Order: sequence, then structure tokens, then C-alpha cells
Amino acid sequence: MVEDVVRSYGYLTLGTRMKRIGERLQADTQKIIEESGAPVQASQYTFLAAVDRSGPLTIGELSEAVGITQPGVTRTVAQLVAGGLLQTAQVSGDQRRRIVSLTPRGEQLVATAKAEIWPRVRGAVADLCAGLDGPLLDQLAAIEDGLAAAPLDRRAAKREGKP
Amino acid sequence: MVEDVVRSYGYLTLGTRMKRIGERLQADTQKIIEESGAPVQASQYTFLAAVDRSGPLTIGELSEAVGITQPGVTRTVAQLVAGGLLQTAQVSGDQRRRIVSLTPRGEQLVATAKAEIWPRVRGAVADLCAGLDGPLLDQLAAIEDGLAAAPLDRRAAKREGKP
DNA sequence: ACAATAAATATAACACGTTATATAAGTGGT
DNA sequence: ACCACTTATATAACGTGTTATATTTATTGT
Repeated sequence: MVEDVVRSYGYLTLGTRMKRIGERLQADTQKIIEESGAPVQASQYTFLAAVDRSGPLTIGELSEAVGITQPGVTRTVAQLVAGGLLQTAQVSGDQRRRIVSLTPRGEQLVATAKAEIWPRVRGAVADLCAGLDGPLLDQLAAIEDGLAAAPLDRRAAKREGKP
Repeated sequence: MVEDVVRSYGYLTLGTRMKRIGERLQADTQKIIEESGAPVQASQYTFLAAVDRSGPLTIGELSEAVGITQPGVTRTVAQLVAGGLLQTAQVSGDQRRRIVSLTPRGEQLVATAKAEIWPRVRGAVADLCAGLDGPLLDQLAAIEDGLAAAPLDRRAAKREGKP
């Protein structure tokens, strides 16, 4: 067994470590989403959720809302438009802006996600993080250990098996 | 001002959020590295640190040590070999394995990093995380706010200005 | 009114992780 | 000895973020 350098180095490698945990969580979340058969990537839900929550937004506003840079938003929006979940329209009076909104299919997908998928994800993460407290690095270690012991999708299944 | 959806959604978007914070930390770290003129990406330091810490490792062991998948390791090692910082050798008795070790230049780069760069990064992150405690989501919010107020490279500079 | 500047979005090139699969080398049972 | 299986690394295709820059449309100062 080789030592986990990222874990051993503490604050020095905090960025790498948080990114790594985030990717792991997203991958696990993706499995939960796939069990439900929704044709969406975990990261794309963030976009749908933003428009659902705040109403139609321009590309720039959406960029602020989801916290990624504008080129990233432009691309993901294009994918979701191609998938029939989002649509864009021009703003009257400013030809530069485009307003992004949910299509009927997008609305429906969000409604289903709200009812069925998001609660499972939230529950699984809450299960993972239950009782966490104290120094950040300790909590991160607990999350890593927790994920190794039982990934999110297993936690979601378990919670529904015996509520 | 638009609402930050990832932050508002709590546990549901924890993966996205941790990934985002990790990327931000790495980007800030990269700035500190560049001030020192080292020809290395932040994420590549992890590889050098692993070999430095554990001695020569196979690709597979390195994959465990840095916590990323084997294809990712193969690629990054190839880049560092091309950059003259790592070298690989065959294991006698098993032609499949390759052993990765530091070149003299790699050794020197690690020595410099240990003396000059890593302490600055560690100090800046420690400054950012000073006094953090309590629930995970609160700590993440504090980190986000802290980074917005003063990125890591500014914290590193400040600490050296008035110790 | 128009030239210069600013703002919004698009495009290109890259970084760095993933999964799936190919290739080559060892191992074990008959 | 050899066939089947396993193990170690390489390669390919993709996801999703970034920065830098181009393009198009507004805005502003003279």
C-alpha cells in the first residue's frame, strides 16, 4: 500500500483534494441520475436548476448563477438546447444578449428531478455528512473514508430500503 | 446580482461546489508557482512530491499515491519525462512495469519547491482556513468568501510583507 | 454623427480528469 | 508446453472546466 500524498500533505494540496472529492461526488451522483434514466449529466442539472429557480436568465447571468465562466456556460447551454431542454431567445432592444429558458420538456425534467432525483441525492449526501464537525481536513478525511465505505448511490438505496 | 445556485442548494450540489473551490484554489496556487518561475503545473507537483516522498514508484503505485486513475498518471508522467523532471526505467524480471523516478533536475526542482514555494502555498491556505470550524457547508462558504476577499497569492504576499 | 470604447456572446486551444478498450507480459492449471 | 486468465501500461474518446481572443452590438464623448 502506497501513501496517499494528497491526503498527507494537508493544506498544501487542499485544492487538489477538494477537486478530487468533488469529482468523486459528481461521479456517484451521476450513477443515481442514471438509475432514474434521466438524459442529463450531473453538472448540467445545475444549469436547469438555476433557470428553474431564478426564471429566464441571460448567458452572463447564468454564468454568475452557476459560478463558471461564460465560455463554459455558452457551451453547456448549446448542449442543453440541442437536447431540447433549454431554449434561447433574443432580448428586444439589445441584440447582444440571449435569454435562456426551460422548454416544456425541460420544465418536466426539472419537475421529475425535484420530486424523485434531487431528494435522493440530497439524502445520500446528508447521510455521508451526518455528524461531521471540527477541522476542515478532518471532515474531508471523513468524507473520503465514508465514500470508500459506501458510495452515494449505495447510501441512496439503503435509505429507501429502510427509512 | 443573481443568486449563486450551487451555494444555495446545499448538500444537493456539494460535489459541484467542492470541485469549483478546488479549481479555484489550484488556479491561485498556480499564480504563486508562476511568481517563482517554476515550469510546472500545480497538479504536476503532486506527482513530483509523491516520488520524492516515497522514492521510485511504478505507474500503478503512483496512481494510488496521487489518487488519480492510471491513464491520467501515464499521461502526466509522459509530460514530466518530456520536461526532464522525471525518468522511467524497466523493472528487471517484469517487462510490464515501469519505475518512475526523479531526474537530477527534478530533484533540484523539488528541493527548491520545498524551500521556497510549498511553504508559501501552505501558509496562504492556512491563512485562508484559519479559525475554520463547525458545519462543512459553513466552512465552504467561509472559504469562498475568503477567496473572494483575498486570493491565495495575495495572502502569500501579505504574510511575507509583515510576518 | 461618428470614432473610440465597452459589453455580451462565440470560438479556439488547452488542462486534466474520466471510462472503455487495446496491447504486451507474466502466471497457473492441465 | 500451452491455453486461459490476470496484470501493467498505453491509447482513444470524451466531459467539463479554464484562458485568450474574435465578433457583434451598444454606448459615449466630442
